[in-house]
Amino acid sequence: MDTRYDYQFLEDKIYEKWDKSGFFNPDVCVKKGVARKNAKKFSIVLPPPNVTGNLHIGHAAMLAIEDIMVRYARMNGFKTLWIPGTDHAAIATQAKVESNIYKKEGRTRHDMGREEFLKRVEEFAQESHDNIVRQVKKMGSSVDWSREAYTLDEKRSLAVRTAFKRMYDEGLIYKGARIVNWDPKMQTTVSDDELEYIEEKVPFYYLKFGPFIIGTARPETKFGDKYVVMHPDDKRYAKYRDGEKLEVEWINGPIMATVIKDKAVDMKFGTGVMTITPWHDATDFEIAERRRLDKEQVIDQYGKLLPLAGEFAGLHISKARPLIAEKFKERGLLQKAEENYTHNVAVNQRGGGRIEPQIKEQWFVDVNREFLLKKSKIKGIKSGEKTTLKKMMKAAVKNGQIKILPKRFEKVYFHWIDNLRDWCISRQIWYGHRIPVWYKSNSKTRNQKSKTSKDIYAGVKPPKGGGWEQDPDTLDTWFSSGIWTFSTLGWPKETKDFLEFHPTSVLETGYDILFFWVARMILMSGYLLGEVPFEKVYLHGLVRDAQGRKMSKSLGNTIDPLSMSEMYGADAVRLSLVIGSAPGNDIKISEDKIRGYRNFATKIWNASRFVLLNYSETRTKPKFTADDKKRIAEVKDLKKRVSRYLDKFDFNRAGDSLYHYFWDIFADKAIESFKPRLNSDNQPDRAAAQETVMRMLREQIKMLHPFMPFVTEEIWGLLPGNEGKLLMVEKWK
RNA sequence: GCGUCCUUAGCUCAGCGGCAGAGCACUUCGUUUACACCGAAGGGGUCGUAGGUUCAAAUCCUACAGGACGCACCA
Repeated sequence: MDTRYDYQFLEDKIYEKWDKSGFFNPDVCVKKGVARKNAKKFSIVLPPPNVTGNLHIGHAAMLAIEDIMVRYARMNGFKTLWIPGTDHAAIATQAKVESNIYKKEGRTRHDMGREEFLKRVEEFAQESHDNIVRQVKKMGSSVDWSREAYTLDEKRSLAVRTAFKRMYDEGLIYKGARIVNWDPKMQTTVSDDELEYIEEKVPFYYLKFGPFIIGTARPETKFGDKYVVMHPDDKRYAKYRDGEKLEVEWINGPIMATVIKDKAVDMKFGTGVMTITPWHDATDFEIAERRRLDKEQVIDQYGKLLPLAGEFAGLHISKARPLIAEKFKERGLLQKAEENYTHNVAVNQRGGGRIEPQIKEQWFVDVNREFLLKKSKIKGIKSGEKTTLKKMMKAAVKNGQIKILPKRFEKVYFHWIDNLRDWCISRQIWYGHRIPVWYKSNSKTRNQKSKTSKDIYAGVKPPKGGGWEQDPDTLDTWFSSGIWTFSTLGWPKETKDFLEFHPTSVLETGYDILFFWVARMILMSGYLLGEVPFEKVYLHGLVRDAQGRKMSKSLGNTIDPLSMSEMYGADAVRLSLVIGSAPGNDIKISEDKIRGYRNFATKIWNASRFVLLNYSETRTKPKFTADDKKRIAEVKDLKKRVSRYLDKFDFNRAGDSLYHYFWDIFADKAIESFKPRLNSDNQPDRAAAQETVMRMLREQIKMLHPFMPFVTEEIWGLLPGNEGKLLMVEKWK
């Protein structure tokens, strides 16, 4: 046994041994007798990393936590399944490849065409995938590679189309012209959750609109405004009646304006009066829908003004704004302008542009439509009962069927559902699941009101016969992620895996994707299966640097898990991400901390070495002393404590207890006190001392395994009687 | 506007009714055959502030201050 634990050399070899053994696969565990056939299942999906590049330290934290859960379950005899996979991440991947190609070759995706571009994306995705797989292995993750999945592979595609078709037939997916978040840069819609808000200071204008003064930060949208809205209870405007018509002087001459009284107006904001632009503002759109008002487009999809704007037509809004303000002033319609008005501008967080709300015909998931849930295993909703997606999502958590840890996120979840609007699922990008809807190409009417059922076909397979053309749009990436817990198990087929492992036991992920993903999984699983996708949700925090800053390339404070693992060993990296952090709280990490746990790995190695060096397999019957018994009892006690913590997902305290017992008690106190007896001439006493120390070590190595799988596996193989045995499937108890 | 979290040793954080804890850093000592990626000893805290509940509060409640964040609004 070497004096130093050589993780650089050993880790890959150990991983290969595990992988070859087949024990990552629960079927093999049953076949080889390490799990009973009728054992309870423990199943979990790996939140599939995006194929946009490399894994970061946050992924490492996720892998560490999940691997602890999985190894603990496996050692406890559960039929344990951890399914790995990657996510095509539609818009994020496409944006990355587009920018790479543009930087290197100066070409856009439109220059290359759909087919060639998609080929390039596939190549990139494949490369990222291979990288990710290497990194997942490096971290020691005991995932079942034989079941690996990709959100865009054949099987998952079938699942996506099936899901779409069922929801479409039920009326839960519809196509409609509604206001969406339009990204003029990437030329696609994005969902509400993909927005990011940037604070911006702009001038704020007060404009004369007939007898009213209206405030606006966006004069460029005002050309089509012909409704003036105020709160029905606003006494200042009591003399105007709802529906009253007034002629007012406006930017391009006199227009007929209509007074609208609506409670959506905030009396305290500005003058309490506003004009509305339903085509380019969500609130205005809602008022217009409610009151059946006209809607007019002012800005085109590239952010340029339409002919309605008169002489400004064709100008980009950013250039037009000051000119338009100037014209208002010239016409005597500008009452005043305030500088430095602060407001938030929505931006596409996936590297896109500034969002311009537009009315567009898109595909939506209707979260408020009633439907009949035929077979329900969701508590609080009976089979055959009518419900809505919203109600269903709420019920699953409210009734405790799904438990979120830490509990405070349940509140956040409910709050989000209360504010949930229909989910826009179509994207005008190329990389992703193409919407499984076809139109008759000879009918040019699909965007018109005259649409009939003959013109449109939705199905899992393309329609027979000629003349059909598929919808050019693709699905939001979260649509395929939403069915991940069961698409990975073979759904829509009722496979053995699906019947055995769904619902999954735990979903472990970062709190930042509670809405994106967790909520949508509950939605999809609820509707398609009448079941929850998982029993528990464990949310970890974001990994930050030692000063608590977010890690980013521009700050230069990123810590790469791979190079850290190479420098200090994967075991050290894992432990440093688990100890000293609580669920849902951000994790701070520094190289110092990792180094500290590398020292612990060395400590384990040396203590084990010492125990082995002093162990002789004598036949002498050991004569245990009271002290020996006390030590053994102590370790038993430790196991009870650690088990209790692990059952509660309290990895911090479990790991911390093990760390301190091993170092402070076992290495510093126990071994020291045993030293004289280990070489004593009194044979039975010597045997007792050796035996006691060995037992203490064995138990601790076992308990440490979920946390530090590599070093413990290596040591385990060196302990007497363990030749050829694998610690990963050793019994915990 | 609605809501959440954080404030504990120099730094990073656990603890969440019952004696103030850890890692790193710091000080002193130690070349004892497991380990200097080590050992022994040690210094360092009004647990953000002010009230309250309680036999007992870092822990529960209220208010305030500072910081981070989520959602909504942003005419």
